[in-house]
Amino acid sequence: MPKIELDKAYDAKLVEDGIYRKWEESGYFNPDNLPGNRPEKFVVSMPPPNVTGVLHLGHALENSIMDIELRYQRLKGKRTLLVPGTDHAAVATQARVEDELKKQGIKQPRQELGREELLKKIREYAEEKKSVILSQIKKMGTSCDWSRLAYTFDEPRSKAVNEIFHRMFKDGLIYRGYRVVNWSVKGQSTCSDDELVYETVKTSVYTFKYSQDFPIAIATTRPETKLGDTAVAVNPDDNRYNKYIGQKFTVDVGAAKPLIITIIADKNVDANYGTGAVGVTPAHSQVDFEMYERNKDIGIIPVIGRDGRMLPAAGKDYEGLTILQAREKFVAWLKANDLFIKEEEVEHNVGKSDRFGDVIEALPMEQWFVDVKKQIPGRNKTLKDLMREAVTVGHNHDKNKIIKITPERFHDTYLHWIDNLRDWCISRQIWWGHRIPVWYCDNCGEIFYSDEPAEKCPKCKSVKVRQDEDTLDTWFSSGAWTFSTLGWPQKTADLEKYHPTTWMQMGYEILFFWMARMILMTTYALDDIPFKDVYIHGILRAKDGRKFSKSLGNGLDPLEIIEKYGTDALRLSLIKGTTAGNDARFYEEKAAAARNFVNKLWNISRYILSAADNPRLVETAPEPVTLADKWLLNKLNVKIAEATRQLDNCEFSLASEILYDFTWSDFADWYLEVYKVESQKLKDNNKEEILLYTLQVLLKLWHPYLPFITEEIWDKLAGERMLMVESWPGGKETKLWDKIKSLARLPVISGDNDFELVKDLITAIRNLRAENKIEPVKLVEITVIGAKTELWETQAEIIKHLARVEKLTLSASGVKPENSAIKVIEGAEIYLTLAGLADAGKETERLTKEIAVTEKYLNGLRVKLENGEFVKNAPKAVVEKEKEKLAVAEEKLAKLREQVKDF
RNA sequence: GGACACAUAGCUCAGUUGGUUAGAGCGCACGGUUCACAUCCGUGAGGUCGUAGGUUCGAAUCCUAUUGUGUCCACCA
Repeated sequence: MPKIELDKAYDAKLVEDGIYRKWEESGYFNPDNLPGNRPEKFVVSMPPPNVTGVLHLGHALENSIMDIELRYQRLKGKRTLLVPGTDHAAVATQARVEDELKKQGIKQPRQELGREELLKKIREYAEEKKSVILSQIKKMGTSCDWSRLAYTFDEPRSKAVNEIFHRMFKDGLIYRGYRVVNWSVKGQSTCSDDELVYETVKTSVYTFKYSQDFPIAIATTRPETKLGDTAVAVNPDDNRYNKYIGQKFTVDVGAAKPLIITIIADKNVDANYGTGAVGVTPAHSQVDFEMYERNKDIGIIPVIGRDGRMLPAAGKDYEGLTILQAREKFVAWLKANDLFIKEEEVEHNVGKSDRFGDVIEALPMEQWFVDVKKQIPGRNKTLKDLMREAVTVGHNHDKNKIIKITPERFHDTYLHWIDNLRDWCISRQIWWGHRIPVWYCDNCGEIFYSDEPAEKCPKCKSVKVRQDEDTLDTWFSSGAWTFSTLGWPQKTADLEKYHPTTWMQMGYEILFFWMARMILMTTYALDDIPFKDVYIHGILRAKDGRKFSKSLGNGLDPLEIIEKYGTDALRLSLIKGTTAGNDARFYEEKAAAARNFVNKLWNISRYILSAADNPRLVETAPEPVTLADKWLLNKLNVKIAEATRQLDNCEFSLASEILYDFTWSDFADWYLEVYKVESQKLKDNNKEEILLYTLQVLLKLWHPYLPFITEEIWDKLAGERMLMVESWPGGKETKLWDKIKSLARLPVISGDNDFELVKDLITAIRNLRAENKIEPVKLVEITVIGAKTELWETQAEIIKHLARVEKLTLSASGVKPENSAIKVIEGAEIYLTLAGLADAGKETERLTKEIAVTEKYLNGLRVKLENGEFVKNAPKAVVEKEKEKLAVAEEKLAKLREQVKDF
């Protein structure tokens, strides 16, 4: 093979698209096409990005994490599948498109355009974003199987949604109920509890009485809702008020009808807070509604409508007023009637719609719910039980079906959330989404399921049937994602082969939205878990720790970073310093640093390819010849073992740091420099093989992180063979790993430690040179005195070249040269001969300082070793190590003292 | 109010079942036209690991308290 020339600097732009095409064309993204015998599967469902917009850095992080894991597992010989897809994001997408239409002058998109026309606009928008998103995923290098591309709103996924709905409907788990829900006036739709964002605002709290003779004062921040009060709750142990429990008072506060206020007991009322009593407004408060459910006879009076204005029930003075107008009016009325007691400022949280941005009103209305507390017919457990089982005892108490969450702390958070879980409101009053497959017969009142347009009522055969207007919460479809993407409810081969999935990653912010619902859906519909392992990651923040956001204008476009630094660099910079479950910061300098590393790897390859007479793949470790060879190959094995262990634990950042350090510092800065010296002298040795072997291993190790550049370099060496389907280094030599793993905590003390001494010696000489201001080109005279003469002797060429030494004098116990500066390391005193007289003052000062540091260190060691308890209790290896350290330090101190005397 | 996380060099962060003279990248200082790389090379300065106790032969690491920061949950009327 002829010599291979590479460009001086790596240009990601020139290679990335071509490499991705090559991967796609190979078909290897599809597990069914992977070469070799791969008995074990590794399946991941991609969290589908919302088609609300294009990808941001958070998506880039997710793609990096997923693809690193997937490529690693593929190299380890698994049958890997990453299923890609997008999410129609019901409310979010419709809200976005409506906003844009409003900007274009269509004030009321729903009324002006109508259902079909508006849906068409949203569909166009979604399709456009979808195609951008898919091309961005490719740009990230993500190795997903495009032949299995899915969309939460496409035909197969809609079938799955309807099927689940149908089953739950039949099982009575989905019901229509009159409940207080979160209502967005602006969006004219319900929102689930987790679609709210809370904001702290200053607001007035008003204390008043319903009437002069009413015995209890109450306080509220929402006076206008008091027109719909039906009870006052007091603590049953509160002696001031408990005598009234059960009594009814009729009061006229100006509502359409006089209010009948019942005094009820509720142990959640804090007698010491405020007036010690709570005015109960069942229609406009989640909590009050729950009290109403326990005391139905108190009644419920809605006074606020879906348009955010007061209803007739509020009274003719209030009907049609906005909430704020009604509030002012009611407060004025209280004052005029001498019922007003006081007004105070308080800090209060108000819930706002995450999607529409307006303050959420609590309104009672008919909605569809999933009952999480009801026994599932034939299963003797509830959906809540299922959600809990899957992460604790295992699905159906099967220990092989326990979902493991990394990091562990989210396990408890999840369980806590399950405990507080209420029935899930799944209907949304928007048009973009899966329409609820339920039909009503206006003739006989029958309510029935149909997943296609129904023509007549199955009961009375009347044709006066209509479908429910509402659509389903988007999480209803994403909950089915791991199996709907594999073809369920049909019994597909994919479902059989690839479900449950193996591994899942997601940000903690959607743990409840998504993970919980996937577990609910899968355990219910498939009687199985959706995945075995979940890796939770944090969110990316700007350098100052703030979130990236449109309103702050601090967003970074991943495509711009790729354009500037390359995808490999972006991936590496996102992963380095990112740990499971924790937020990480991202800024451009990180990408630049990663780009520098990518370029380093390129130049290492460039050098090796040009230095080799016969550039080729060397796949078995060559025999080491020199000390440096031994050191390198040993170290390489240790690093492979360490990186493998970290990757197995999903410690992506740690593994990358191990590899980074080895590649740049050990291999490039030391071994390659040594190689330049040794290859001159030693002909017919394994040098070239060692370089090519190490490069080959490094390309594999780096492939998960840096897929493009590694594949590109591999291509130069291997021609037809593709790196992405090669095998992970050392995969079969398991015994070696066990051995290395057991040693991993202690430094490897063996022959190759000698090379570390050589490195120390060279560094010490360089240090002497720098301290004495000797120009880098100038050759110097060095005398080394110490017991390791033989070692220095054999490594003399290396020492001379790397430390730029002209004359190297070695002796076991020689006389120290005149006019020299000294440095002491383990087993050697190093003297640098100076041209003139050494600057005695400066040298003494430096030595004195070093003596002080060494003495302190030595003292610490002595105290430790003189402590009988330490010697008795600490492991022998630790004690031995301390003794060794002591000996070295003592020797060093002696030499330093001797030297300082001479000045 | 409840829970959790974080606090280590100027900045951003590693440090995995307790044993290193506590590390990296960036930044900084000094010096470099060594034929792979200035997207580089060499040398160096810089930290009593938030604070106070405790457990232990031994603590950045475990426990308790405390301060600060952040996140989530609940929400008070």
